[in-house]
Amino acid sequence: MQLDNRKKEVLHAIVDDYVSTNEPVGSKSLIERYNFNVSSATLRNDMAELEHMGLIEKPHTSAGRIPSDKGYREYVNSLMTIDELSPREQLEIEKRIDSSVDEVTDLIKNATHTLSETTGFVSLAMSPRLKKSFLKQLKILMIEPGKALVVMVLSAGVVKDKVVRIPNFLSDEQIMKISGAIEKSLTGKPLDEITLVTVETAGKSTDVPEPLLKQVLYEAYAAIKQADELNIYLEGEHRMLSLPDFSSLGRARDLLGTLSDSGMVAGYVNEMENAAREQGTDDSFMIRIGQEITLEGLDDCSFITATYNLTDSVSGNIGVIGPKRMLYSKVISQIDFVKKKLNQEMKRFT
Amino acid sequence: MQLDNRKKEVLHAIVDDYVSTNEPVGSKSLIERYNFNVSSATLRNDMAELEHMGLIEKPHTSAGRIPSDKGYREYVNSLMTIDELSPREQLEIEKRIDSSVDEVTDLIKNATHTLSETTGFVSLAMSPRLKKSFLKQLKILMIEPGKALVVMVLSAGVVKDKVVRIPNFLSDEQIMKISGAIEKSLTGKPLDEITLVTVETAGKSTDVPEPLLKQVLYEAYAAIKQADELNIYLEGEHRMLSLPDFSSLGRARDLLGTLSDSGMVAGYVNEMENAAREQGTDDSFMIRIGQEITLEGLDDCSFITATYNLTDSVSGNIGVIGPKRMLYSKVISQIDFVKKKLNQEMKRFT
DNA sequence: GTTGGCACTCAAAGGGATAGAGTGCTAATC
DNA sequence: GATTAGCACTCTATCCCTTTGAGTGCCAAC
Repeated sequence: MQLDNRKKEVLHAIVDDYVSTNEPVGSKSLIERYNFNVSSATLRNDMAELEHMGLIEKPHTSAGRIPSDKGYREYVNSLMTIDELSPREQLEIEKRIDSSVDEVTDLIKNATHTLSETTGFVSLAMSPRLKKSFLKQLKILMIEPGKALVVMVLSAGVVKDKVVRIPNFLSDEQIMKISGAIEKSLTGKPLDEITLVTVETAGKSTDVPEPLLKQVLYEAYAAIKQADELNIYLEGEHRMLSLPDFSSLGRARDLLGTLSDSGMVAGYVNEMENAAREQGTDDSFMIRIGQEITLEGLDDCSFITATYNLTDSVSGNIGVIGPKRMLYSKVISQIDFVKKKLNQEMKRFT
Repeated sequence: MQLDNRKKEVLHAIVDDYVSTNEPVGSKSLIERYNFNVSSATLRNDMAELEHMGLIEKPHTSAGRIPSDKGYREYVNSLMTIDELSPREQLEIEKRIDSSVDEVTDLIKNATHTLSETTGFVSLAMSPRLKKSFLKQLKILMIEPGKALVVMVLSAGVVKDKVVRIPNFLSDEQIMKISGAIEKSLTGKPLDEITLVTVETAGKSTDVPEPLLKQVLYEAYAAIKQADELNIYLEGEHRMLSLPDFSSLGRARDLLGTLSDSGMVAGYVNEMENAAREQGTDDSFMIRIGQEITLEGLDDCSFITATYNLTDSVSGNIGVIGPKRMLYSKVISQIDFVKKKLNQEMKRFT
């Protein structure tokens, strides 16, 4: 069955109305509030069909209709139009994005914060996926006997470091030799092509005794691997408590419980990203609605992310988790605008 | 008016009973559940007096009594006894404390996590107060023209770094000279004695041209100052939603809203710490109950922190925010035990 | 100082009754 | 065939009333 024009309008109106009032929408109020040149009985017929198609549903027999996940999906895919933010709204966001920070991480956190304040929902960002970036510098600094700091500068303008344990007897000079050898042979290599073997090979040119050397190389390798681990920044969880959608304590608890496990959320975003990439969806937004989200407790949420780019090959995600019942077009423009600003600011770092 | 023995027992019993049942406590149930060798009428008289003294109160005329903030305070100060954790509970905590981490920060986060899981409440820790620790190393690494990384190793075994902007024209060699000069003259100085003037004096011995030098020195100074900024780690906010004490969405919202501003909470903990230090209270725990806490939305909470020590002169706080209606003695032993483990583990870093 | 007794209070729980917004269906109309 | 008016029906939310029961304060007696 195809949606004729009026049915599309009806679905559109139902979503709009429900989003703004949080009340199930009846045929009568639809007539009152929107300009349909037909009677409520006609709309009732249309609504019965929309329900039959699974696009809307009734909380109970004698209530109005609310959009189903499928209904929101149809709305998002085919019905809504996305407007640009007003200059005023743009300004509001620009004011919040702090262009004075010196580290990419701070910039991302700042953008996440801005997004949460702007949308009033939970915002999140993934750290850039650094697998494709390459090593520009690697230094090992002796901190004290037995302890050293591995500092890495990556092509994407990101600096990472990690404290590692090293054999007690190594001299400052030996460490420098090893560090120099690794740097010399790995500079320019993408992180995902660096393996324990490549690091060990790089170290061979030094005259440091084998067992000592091996431990340092292993630690350096571990530090490099840690550098491309993904972080997630989540913000504004408490805002969900102000939404009528989560006025039931049980739902709110489940939701915040899930969000508190940031590793799990990060894993999920990663999965989404990979799935999208495989499908070659070159849509710039990933949108998951309600039950489409496989995280527990997010049945009443929608999950919208966009991709920011630090360099051509290094990117990450930024987005929002809000109630299904949200102003999709508005939220999408907000994310889009923040993303654009973020991309702009990121040019400073690369 | 002084509390005679029986009144003490009555207050003790009321607190215990209310904590475990979350129901206002009546004279009759008190008789039933505890071995008072008097009648309920006698207890009613005692309770009337306790109420007169402000130690307990009635939610409404015909209800039982609940402890007031003052009542909890009396309980905490004079009535309760603190038992050691059972070997089983100790083991549970020991299992969770990860002794393989290589950085103090990770250890603290880990302890915070453990504390939240153990108590079921919100846990928090402050990063160590590094003002009294001194500089052991300071290196400036050139990242690329115009950008450098300041790496500092502090006496407390903590490593800090910050990306800073530097003049584009500075050579690697010049940077090393400056870095060496600063390190040479500031090593061994406590952070709180390092000022912009001391840093500038340190830099004078180099032959780097004045204006360039000045910017680098300023950035180095800023990096050092940033190193002793306090961080706070908060965890388990969502757990509050499972407590009957916060079953009203409004309270839960206010609470989580306040906790989401971690800077504010950090400021408050700091204030508490300073106040305690001024008073010379050498009590190892700081306990604030209900309205004693000046943060908004925490009227129904108690705030308990202990002090951990990284070195003799470098310490921080770790503790819990839970409902007023908590098992104080248990929670205090839990915090105490985690703190002790933390102190033990910290020895590895110094 | 302690106790039994008693009148009183108040929140919480239960049980209709009512209102109102909404529905589906049918038969008439365009 | 699509649209509409009309109508019987449904179900929740709300209000109000009563009942219940745990608890209180106070008084007179022990």
